[in-house]
Amino acid sequence: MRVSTRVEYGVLALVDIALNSTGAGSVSAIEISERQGISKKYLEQILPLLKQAGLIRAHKGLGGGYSLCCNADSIKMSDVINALDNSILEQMEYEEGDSYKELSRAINKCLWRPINNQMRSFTEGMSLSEFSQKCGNQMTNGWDMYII
Amino acid sequence: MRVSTRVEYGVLALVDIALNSTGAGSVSAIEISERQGISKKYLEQILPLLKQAGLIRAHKGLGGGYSLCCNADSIKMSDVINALDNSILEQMEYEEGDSYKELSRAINKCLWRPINNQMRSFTEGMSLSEFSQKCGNQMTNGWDMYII
DNA sequence: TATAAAACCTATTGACATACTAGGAGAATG
DNA sequence: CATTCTCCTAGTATGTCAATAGGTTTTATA
Repeated sequence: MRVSTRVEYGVLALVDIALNSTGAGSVSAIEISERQGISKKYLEQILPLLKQAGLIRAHKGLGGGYSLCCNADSIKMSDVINALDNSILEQMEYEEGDSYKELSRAINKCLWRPINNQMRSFTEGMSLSEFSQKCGNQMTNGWDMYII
Repeated sequence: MRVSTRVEYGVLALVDIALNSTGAGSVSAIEISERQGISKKYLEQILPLLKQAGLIRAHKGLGGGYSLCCNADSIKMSDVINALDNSILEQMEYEEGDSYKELSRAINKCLWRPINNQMRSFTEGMSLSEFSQKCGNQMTNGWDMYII
């Protein structure tokens, strides 16, 4: 599956915030930008999406930045993805009423819907805390030994 | 997940061919077009993709049309999807070498790769024959009683 | 052999989304 | 009051999608 940089950078930024916010400290956009090698100006467009979804809080002014809104345990990865792109976990629509769309609806039901359900249950079942911990472990333990 | 009409119509056309080809008979583009309510001209662009992937055979001339290339048992739904859009079941790439991409790679490993694996194993595990049979049942049995 | 019906090929177009870049306004801190 | 943040808006290049259109070639059949 191809994921837009908006989603990729958004998830990256949130995990960066989760991993790098010590206590009550906040993480600024430029910090993330430098740490992850992403354009700061582009990040400034993405982070508000996470804020709007109620996942992070913004602190203006000197020493400001972003911090998690709630406990990372109560944030589901599906919430993160939906905040950045509402089409990824969205159910495909099928036309109502047209009789010749019957087969189309059957295909939707037997193919796209199960795929969607799998994605949803996986991302709903994983919390941000669990996820960022996993990512942290991956980084310290190295990558290659885990490659398939 | 949002799927392009190219993929949607392509799967639809193939299942239509599988369900409506009686014996050695072939199904023409205009038949599919009328039965499923799709532009014939657009279909004419999509069907070659299935042909190129070795899933269907084309018969030119009067009385011609399309028929399955091989037994529907040996066609996997993943093959169908890949023929129409190679990005859907594709693994996301991660940059090699950049040290600051470490977290990005970890996210890829822990989030996108599992999602991809689920999609792949589901579509690889289902044959076209099994699938079109399921769709046929859906249509005869009606839809509403199965809706979630 | 003429004709009709079918696949095949190529070009074009409008709409939309993506992936940024850019410039500044407003708020909070010291 | 100056600095450093977030925030807002606009613009732009690129690419993909979803068709529409017009014609060419192949082939069965009358």
